[in-house]
Amino acid sequence: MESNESGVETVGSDETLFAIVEQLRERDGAGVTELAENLGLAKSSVHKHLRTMVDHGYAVKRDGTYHVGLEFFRAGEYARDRYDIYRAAKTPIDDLAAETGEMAWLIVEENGRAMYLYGSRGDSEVSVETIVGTWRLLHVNSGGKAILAHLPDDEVDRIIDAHGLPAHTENTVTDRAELHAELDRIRERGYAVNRSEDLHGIHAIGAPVRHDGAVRGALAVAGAARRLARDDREADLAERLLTATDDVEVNLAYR
Amino acid sequence: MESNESGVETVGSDETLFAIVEQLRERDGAGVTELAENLGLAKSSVHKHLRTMVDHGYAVKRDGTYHVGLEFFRAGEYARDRYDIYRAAKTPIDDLAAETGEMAWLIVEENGRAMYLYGSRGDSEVSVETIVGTWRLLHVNSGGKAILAHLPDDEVDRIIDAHGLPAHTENTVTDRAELHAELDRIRERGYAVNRSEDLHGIHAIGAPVRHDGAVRGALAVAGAARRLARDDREADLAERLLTATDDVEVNLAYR
DNA sequence: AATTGTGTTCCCTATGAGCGAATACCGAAG
DNA sequence: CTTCGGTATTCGCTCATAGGGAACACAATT
Repeated sequence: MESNESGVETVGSDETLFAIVEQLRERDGAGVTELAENLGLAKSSVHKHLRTMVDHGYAVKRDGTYHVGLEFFRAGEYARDRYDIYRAAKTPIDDLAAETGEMAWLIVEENGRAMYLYGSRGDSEVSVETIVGTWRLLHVNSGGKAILAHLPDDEVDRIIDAHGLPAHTENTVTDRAELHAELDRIRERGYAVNRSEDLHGIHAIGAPVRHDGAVRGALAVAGAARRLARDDREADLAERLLTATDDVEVNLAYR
Repeated sequence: MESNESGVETVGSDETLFAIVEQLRERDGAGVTELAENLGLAKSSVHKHLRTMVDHGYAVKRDGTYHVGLEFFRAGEYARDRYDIYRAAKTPIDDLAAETGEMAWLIVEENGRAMYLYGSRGDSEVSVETIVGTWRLLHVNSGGKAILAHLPDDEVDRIIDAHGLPAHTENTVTDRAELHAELDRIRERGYAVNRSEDLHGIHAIGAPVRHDGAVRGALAVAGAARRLARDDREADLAERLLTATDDVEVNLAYR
């Protein structure tokens, strides 16, 4: 009887499928034998899964090795485009990054985690592509905290129960009460601040995007800690960030 | 015994999973009952799949309905970024669209089908986002034909066997011999032409991108038939298109 | 309070997912 | 061109489990 960590039944074959995809990604393509060994499955089983995936475009066999297929890209584009905040935020984020020179991000929440849906580079050398499409825990992220601050209390607790408050640096908020206190402050102030709580040397400011009385996501500006730490810089960025979120909210309203 | 159309065994649960994803997309989110009815499955089965998907981020439950989850976006970004031609072609395509005013596309082949990996709007009103991430059959697409022209003959035949040569308009090449003849012409000429063979009123020119002696994809310029049909226009566009593919090949070489 | 629609849980049973072994393929080495 | 060592793929079997059905829980309407 296959079941997940919380003891509820799941579909084993689906888990296998996901594990294969994960492996294909980690190994940048792999063969049947390699996969079977690493997953502790029979080659025949792995093969059957792969064949099914290939049939549906979720995998490709390119010169001998299997790879993640572009059907994932199709589904992924759809999943992203479902968020009207994506369309609404694109231009404001590009503008924000251009005028501040810092990186600007769109963050949305799903199943208690944050994902970077879109980003703009500003003057930084970082390529946004490696970050867009990756998950973060909400409590280590300025945008994530901004979102948490505007979620119902019981949901916040459910999220903490599910994911915990693991430390990424010594600055990470790891205490539930402390986090709740900070969420209060964020609600008052209108934006959240992240001082190297996820990655050393990176500070960020995040503000929620709200529509129909619910948070739909957050915008964030991030950059080198030394630059952002200066008080006047923070105030200036916050100002511009909040203007940008206003723009997004307007775009959402007049979709 | 679950099996695909060609009689080879596949994993039934995977097929179910994919069918659920398809439904979620088509219906823009759906509930358990709705899905169960449409797929001819028990609610409990659908529910178990959905739970598994949610556990892994491949689905979300947002106010009562299930939706395609952003883990697909993560996997999709990865699948796209695997193609170094994507990085290599982005700027050339933007430039091509800017200087011609027509739509410019990057097309790659997977499992005998073409996918639009990237696009640039030019002066057109069409939003590229609805087209990026969608499949086309190779024979109805200028880029697809350019790719076919540089694939080994036996592979071309295998692709035709698998997908056929269905007509999309009265201009579509539906005859195998005729197609092979056209592929010869494309090889000589260096580029492929599509005269309303996929969609009425849309003409396009496509050229292959080659690297290490293999086709890695194709660039294409597409636009209103009336504009592109003029002889001098075609020659001019072809010239610029081929320059762009040269750029991409250079970018690939010096990755 | 009753009704009607959801989603979720429980438990059983037939089926097909996963297994292991046999086979086919495919280069590289002799 | 044959053999070998490594792949991928196919073939049947069998036991775990995917899927089914019914009971239950919950939420919204009336």
